[in-house]
Amino acid sequence: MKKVNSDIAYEFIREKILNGKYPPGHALMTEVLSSEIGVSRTPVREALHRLKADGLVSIKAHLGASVKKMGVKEFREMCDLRLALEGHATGLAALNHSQTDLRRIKFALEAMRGLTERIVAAKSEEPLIDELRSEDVHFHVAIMTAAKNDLIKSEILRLHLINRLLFLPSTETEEQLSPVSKKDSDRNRLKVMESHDEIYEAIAKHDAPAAKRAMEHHIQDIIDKSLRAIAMSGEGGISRVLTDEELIYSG
Amino acid sequence: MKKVNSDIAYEFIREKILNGKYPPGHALMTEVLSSEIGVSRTPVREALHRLKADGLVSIKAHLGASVKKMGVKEFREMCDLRLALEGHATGLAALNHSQTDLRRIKFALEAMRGLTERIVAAKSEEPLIDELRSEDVHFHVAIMTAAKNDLIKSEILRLHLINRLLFLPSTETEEQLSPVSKKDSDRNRLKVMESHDEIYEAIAKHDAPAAKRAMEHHIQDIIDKSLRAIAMSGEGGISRVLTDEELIYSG
DNA sequence: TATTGGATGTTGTATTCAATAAGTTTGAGC
DNA sequence: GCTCAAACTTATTGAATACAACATCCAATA
Repeated sequence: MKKVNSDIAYEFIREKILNGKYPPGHALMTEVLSSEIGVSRTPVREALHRLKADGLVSIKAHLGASVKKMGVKEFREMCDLRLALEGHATGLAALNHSQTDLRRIKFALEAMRGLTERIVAAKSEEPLIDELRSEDVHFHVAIMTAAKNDLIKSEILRLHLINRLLFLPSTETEEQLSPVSKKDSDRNRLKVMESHDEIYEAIAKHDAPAAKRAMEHHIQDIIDKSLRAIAMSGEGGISRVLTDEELIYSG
Repeated sequence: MKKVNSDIAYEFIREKILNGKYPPGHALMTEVLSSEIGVSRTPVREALHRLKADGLVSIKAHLGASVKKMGVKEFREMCDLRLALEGHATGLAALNHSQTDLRRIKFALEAMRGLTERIVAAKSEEPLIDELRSEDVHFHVAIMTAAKNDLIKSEILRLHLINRLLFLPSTETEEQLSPVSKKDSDRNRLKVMESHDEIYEAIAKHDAPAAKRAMEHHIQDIIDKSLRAIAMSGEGGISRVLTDEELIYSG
């Protein structure tokens, strides 16, 4: 599969958005981007429209494109959608998973357990958090894969990328200082592990309703936490809130 | 909101696809379309990419675009997704609906009841079927609106449009002859009315779990019917199957 | 001060050019 | 004479550039 210029532009811009180089609200002008990327405006335009379809960019005719800024209403709606989809997919995973799928889920689960224990035991949490987040992603993706429905899986992944817009590593000088104490974070981490255990057990037992319930509960926790963070951080238009490693799919 | 050429091209092509003028698999060449629509290739290209994002068109680099042809696997996945979304949305509708929402739902419900009775009583079903289908759409859309989640609503509407690709009025000479007897169709119509009543009652009572269950059951019926039709009609790649008025959102 | 007119910059569109894929012809080898 | 392959032809997409339309800003003027 040969990569065309529009793909290059797409990946370039997408990367910058997800890295926070282009923060929410940042204007995306075709001329600037085209000279920066090294292709003409045409493929850049195409890339921007694809990103709009992904929900990462908003475009208004004659007014140009900008990185999507999510409002509180939109955020709540997205959370709700995610709850429904991921819950359903987990139910499917309980029914459809293969032994390989199950092993992969278990592997991510145990990796997270090890990391969590080490983090809780350690004074500083810094170096292991990225790994933990990464394994968290693995865990959830493994479940979505086990559900054996590519359409739902891709839809969920799309939502998580949009979600990520809200919890970007800060580009500005101020480093993201965690507002919660390590003790609180640790308690949360242990709670996450419990939820994951519960989800895994239900899937392993082919208990679809239980798996679904457990996942819905888990995600509701995450959503509650996000909404609290947003409420504290900014009112009205959400621009950026503090990172938090148990907000999954952020690594 | 001024309409730009790319919008014109988008609506033009979309319309033709949904009408069956461009059947699944039909090649969509930019040159041809641009001369037919009266705009240059550039906005046509853009329109095709938007339609790809909608799921109505598939594009391969250097090979061009064509109207989406859905495989059986993809169709099953879509049904599953729809079940999850529409079920969830109906639960939300039970919780969030306003009195106006409820009135609108009731109105569509009663319109359908009247039409159904007249169709069952009549010898021929022809003239009223389109109206019935239209009211069916109204009923479901009214519920999605009552759910108060625009994101989920638009997602569901998108799925229904894709779904419609499978149940297009035939473009070819052979008119879509209903393979089921009127008696069978009538029985089905009455069953649909029962399901709708059940859904409405649950929403009116603010009983979210019951509403959700009822809607899931209803949609599962529709899916089963679709799959049977597909199984009878064609194997492997689904190109076109017979129309059926209780396949909602088709009018 | 409010408004209108132009200056400027950016998007949207058309057109031209380049690259790719498929189809066709030509020709060498058997 | 037939087959297969390679080169050429053609059709169509992808990209670049040139041009037109629109929105915004600023200044001049009533």
